[in-house]
Amino acid sequence: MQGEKNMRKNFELYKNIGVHTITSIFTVDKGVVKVLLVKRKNEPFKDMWALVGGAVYNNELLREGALREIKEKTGLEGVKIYESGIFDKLDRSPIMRMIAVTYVGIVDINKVNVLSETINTEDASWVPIDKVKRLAYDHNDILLKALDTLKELIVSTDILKGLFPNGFTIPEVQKTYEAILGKEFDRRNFRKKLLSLRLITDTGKEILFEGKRPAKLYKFDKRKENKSVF
Amino acid sequence: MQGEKNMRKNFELYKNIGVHTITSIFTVDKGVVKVLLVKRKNEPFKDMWALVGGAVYNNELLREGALREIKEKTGLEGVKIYESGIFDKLDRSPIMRMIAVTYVGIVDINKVNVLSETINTEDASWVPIDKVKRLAYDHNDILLKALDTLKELIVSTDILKGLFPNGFTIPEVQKTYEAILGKEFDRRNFRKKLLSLRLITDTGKEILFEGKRPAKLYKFDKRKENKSVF
DNA sequence: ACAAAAGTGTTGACTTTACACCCATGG
DNA sequence: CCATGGGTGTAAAGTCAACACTTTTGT
Repeated sequence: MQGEKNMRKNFELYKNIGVHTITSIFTVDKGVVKVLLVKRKNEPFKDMWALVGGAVYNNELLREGALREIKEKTGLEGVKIYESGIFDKLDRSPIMRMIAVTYVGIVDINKVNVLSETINTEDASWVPIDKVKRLAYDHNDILLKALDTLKELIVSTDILKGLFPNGFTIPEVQKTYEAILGKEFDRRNFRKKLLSLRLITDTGKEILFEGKRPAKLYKFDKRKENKSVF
Repeated sequence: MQGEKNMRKNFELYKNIGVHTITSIFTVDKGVVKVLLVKRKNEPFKDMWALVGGAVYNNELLREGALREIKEKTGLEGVKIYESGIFDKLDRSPIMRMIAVTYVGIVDINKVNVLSETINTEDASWVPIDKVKRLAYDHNDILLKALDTLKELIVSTDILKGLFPNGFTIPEVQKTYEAILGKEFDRRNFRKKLLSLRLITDTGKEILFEGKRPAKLYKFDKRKENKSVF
């Protein structure tokens, strides 16, 4: 039948593309930006380090699939993820045409415990971004794009709230900005700018961060708005 | 065989997602932002208006697929397109799970000739964005997102060059900005800002745009940079 | 008492906004 | 000659950038 023949032709032309999600999960640890990598147990790219991800199920949203993969491969739950890009080169995967929808996540390393082995991975590690070697697939490209996305995200206060859920000191926030954006800020102007957003309040408490003198502890106001820091 | 069974299971779980591209092609015509819609000839959504798009071939990049669909359904070639988003709701298409990768394009309406009928479409029309009715699929949502993307894009001079390849007057550019961003600018300040970018030069020519007094015709300098207008 | 980081205020440079008048053309 | 939109300059306000000294704690 003509219709059936067309269907088959269409199937060959159109419907043989796999979709997976890849998430770059970042943390900032004492002024160093690190990304969470997992070591693959299976082919392809067996024994290589890779970003966290995997195929999307037919009946789940992309974001759901990304979160499920994160949980399966690292044990992390409740990571806040943001869309980063799409990778669609024809030869990305040696197995079949795969399109990657990529995400960026950021977590507080102190609040989080990563599984070192799962059904698909035999190790997991927080790697400083300037120490990342050759990764599986095109994950090095994905990571570069993710870093760009992270730079854009960090200037919106929304992601800051996720990074410092329990309060923060201003020098601590400044170090995070400097690490991610790769440039330094004047201490006085940074403080002024952050306070001028009127999104954070002094808790009255103090905490030791890096210096000898304790720093003031701030927290986000309840009412949430999404202002741009720079 | 266990392997084969797993493959089949995986196929059912994973590999039954279609990928298509949807492009919102905009123009600005005398201060009115319009989007190019086509009328569908076939099911699903037969006889409804829709954005331009269709399934991606297995062996082409997403961007290539988007440009091919644009050509097939409107006759337009060489449209400059920019990534806008991803739409992945499970019930987007009544036929099968489809993921849409969406693009934004912008063209000079005077330089362009749109086919009114093609193999898949029976009509095409530039519709002012506030006159757009119910579209096929989730194209209304895609269009809203595309307008957001357009607002972000318009402040980079890159897209400006595409819109005014053959020179422009400053009031004309200002009208375009006002139409897309939905707000007005002071005439003197707008001119000052645009000139301060040092990307455009006075051609010495004049042209009638809207006013009674002829406006100066400007063009982009050869050396191209990508500066932000606001 | 000193080293190390935290906290604070002022000034000048720059950018943005507000605003009023004259000019060239068509009718 | 008048109505319409185009072209120009200046001053005030606001934002950003540069910069030095004092405070608190640990050793």
